[in-house]
Amino acid sequence: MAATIKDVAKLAGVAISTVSYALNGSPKISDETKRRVARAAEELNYRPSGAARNLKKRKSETIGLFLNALGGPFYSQLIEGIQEVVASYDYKLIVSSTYGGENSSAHRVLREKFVDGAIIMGFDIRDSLILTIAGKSLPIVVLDRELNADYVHSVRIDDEQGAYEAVSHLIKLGRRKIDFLSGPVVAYDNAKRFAGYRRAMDEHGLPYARTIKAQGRYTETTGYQSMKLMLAANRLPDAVFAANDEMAIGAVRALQEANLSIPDDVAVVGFDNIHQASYVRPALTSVGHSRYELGAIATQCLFHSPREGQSIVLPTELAIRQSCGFGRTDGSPSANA
Amino acid sequence: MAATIKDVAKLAGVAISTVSYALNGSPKISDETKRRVARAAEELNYRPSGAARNLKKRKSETIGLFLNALGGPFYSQLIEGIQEVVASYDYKLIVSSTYGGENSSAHRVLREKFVDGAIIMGFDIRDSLILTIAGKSLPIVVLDRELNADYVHSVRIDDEQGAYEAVSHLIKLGRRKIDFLSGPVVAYDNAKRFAGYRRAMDEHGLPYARTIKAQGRYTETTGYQSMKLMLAANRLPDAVFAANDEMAIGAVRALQEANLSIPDDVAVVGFDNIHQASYVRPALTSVGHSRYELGAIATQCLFHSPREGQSIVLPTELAIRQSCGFGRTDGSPSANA
DNA sequence: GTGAAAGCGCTAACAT
DNA sequence: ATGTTAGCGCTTTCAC
Repeated sequence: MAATIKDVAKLAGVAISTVSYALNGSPKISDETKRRVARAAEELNYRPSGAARNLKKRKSETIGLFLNALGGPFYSQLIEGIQEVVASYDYKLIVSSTYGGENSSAHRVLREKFVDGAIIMGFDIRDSLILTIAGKSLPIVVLDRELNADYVHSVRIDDEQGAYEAVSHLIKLGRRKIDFLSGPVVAYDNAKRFAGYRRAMDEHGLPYARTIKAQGRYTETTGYQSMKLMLAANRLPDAVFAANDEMAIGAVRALQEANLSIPDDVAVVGFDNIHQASYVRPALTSVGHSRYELGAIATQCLFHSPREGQSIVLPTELAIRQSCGFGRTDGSPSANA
Repeated sequence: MAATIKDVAKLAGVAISTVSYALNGSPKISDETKRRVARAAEELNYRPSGAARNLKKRKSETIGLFLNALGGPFYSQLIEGIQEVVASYDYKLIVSSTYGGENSSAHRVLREKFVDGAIIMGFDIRDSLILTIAGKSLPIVVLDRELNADYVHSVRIDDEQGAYEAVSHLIKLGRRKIDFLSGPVVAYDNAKRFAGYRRAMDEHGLPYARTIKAQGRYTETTGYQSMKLMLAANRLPDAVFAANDEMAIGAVRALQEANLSIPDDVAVVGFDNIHQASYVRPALTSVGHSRYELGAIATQCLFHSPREGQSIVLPTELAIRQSCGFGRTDGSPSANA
């Protein structure tokens, strides 16, 4: 049986409350008593119970981050941004996966009020759940959708505009048959990126498939597969705009296997500008944004937490690299001449 | 104020205990009552308090995974392996970062007994802490070190043997001046990989630096930097064995920038065989192992949890690709002829 | 089948 | 400066 505050009190010969005060550094307790208590706690290898503490204080001092897939290259900086702010408020951060639907760890952690605030990026957490659990003691920030309600904030990057600029750039370079390599159709950001793609295409009167045929899961493998599918269908575009970088990288691989040159035959542009984008060959043009900022700002929302949910949209910036070429006819960078 | 079980009881016109039984599906409660309780809970938007539940049941039904840096490419599969097993026991999984020393989220979560089991991979959690907190109600598995005690298990991959085989392979291919690109010297796995490297070098009477000069942090950037340093020191090896793939990829970049050919001028071998290794150019030879298995086995240890800590070592397998060449003098694969 | 009541390990108001 | 005490919101034993 692990030692409780009671055991410590008995061993130190003081009252339970004295132990509590002493261990929490209250100035009301004399140094002498504090030492005695500390020694007793040490001797018993006493660890306070977080559960009891949370129950009593009615808060957990914990922020939860809920993602569908942990471990992607995308999340590293996002988490850093969150971590930094969470730590500055002297809170803890736990991350949990939304994978597995209703019974996922994320759902359970969320439902059981284990956290005092939640940052959600993962479409398997439905809007309806978010709306029912959000409240004064559990503000929520969503990063991958637009959702407005009391204590529900939305912080996101400008997917639509970013996609628009990327595709416009391809068009400016002379590309005409531009395909969209879709991520999950249920994903809000994917829809927005598709919308930006459509706006650019429409503006220039270019034809495109209005509906998404093949959808990927934002992974390199599904990007590869979707591209293979396109190639097998004998529809060779002169450019591909992928819903994210991982899918773009998968597409590049499929194109290279088909002995197509990038960017000469097909230009490829991704989204997110992950670290990898700059060192794959050819280096990938991508719509960039600061994931650190995204995380940091989202977390600030949580602690600030006014009742009226805000909606913040962060800008994107196109990182132009070799994969989209520098003009239609010759694929060589002019600076290389 | 959020509704508690008391509010539900009052609204449903039953006793608190009845609500508890009803909501937890006890067969002792009539269907009629269950319906009434469910309706009341629904109406009040009642969410049970995890803290109260944990306090009463003296367990959290949660497993914690503690890593120093979330989001690396390495962790994705590891987490899947863990997640799968955790879910099969109907437990939750939370992930927390060990970054930040004593005040990191990981430390606090561990100290406050928020989890019923812990999987630790991150050298910022000291052995001494692990030894004091481990116990019957908190078994621990460490993945990145050898540590034996009651309720402390160690599951790891055979770093030493894997490194030995990788370096032996390089030697077999005719490489002689093989440098070790070190990760953090405090990391146990790094030390083991260095040891395997030394064993292979010693066995063939090859000279090498006995001490680690430059150390990286297992990141692409630090691999790049260390390699730059080596090159600046005018010490051109004919092969580099990197402590992990990310560092190897960084080294490749540095070598390519110096206009050196891989593998003709310098062969490069990494460790971990991350997904990326197979599609960087040149494809990276790497010591592979199953991270999914690692995670799954570690988690099984937690639930099995006999007092005597076990020590499990998983095998590695060298994935041979272009970056190490196929012989010393010609760099072309024989199969290509 | 349902209710009353004890108590999990803490914190904090209040008393001394 | 220290002790007493009343809960926090649940689960579970026991009584009816």
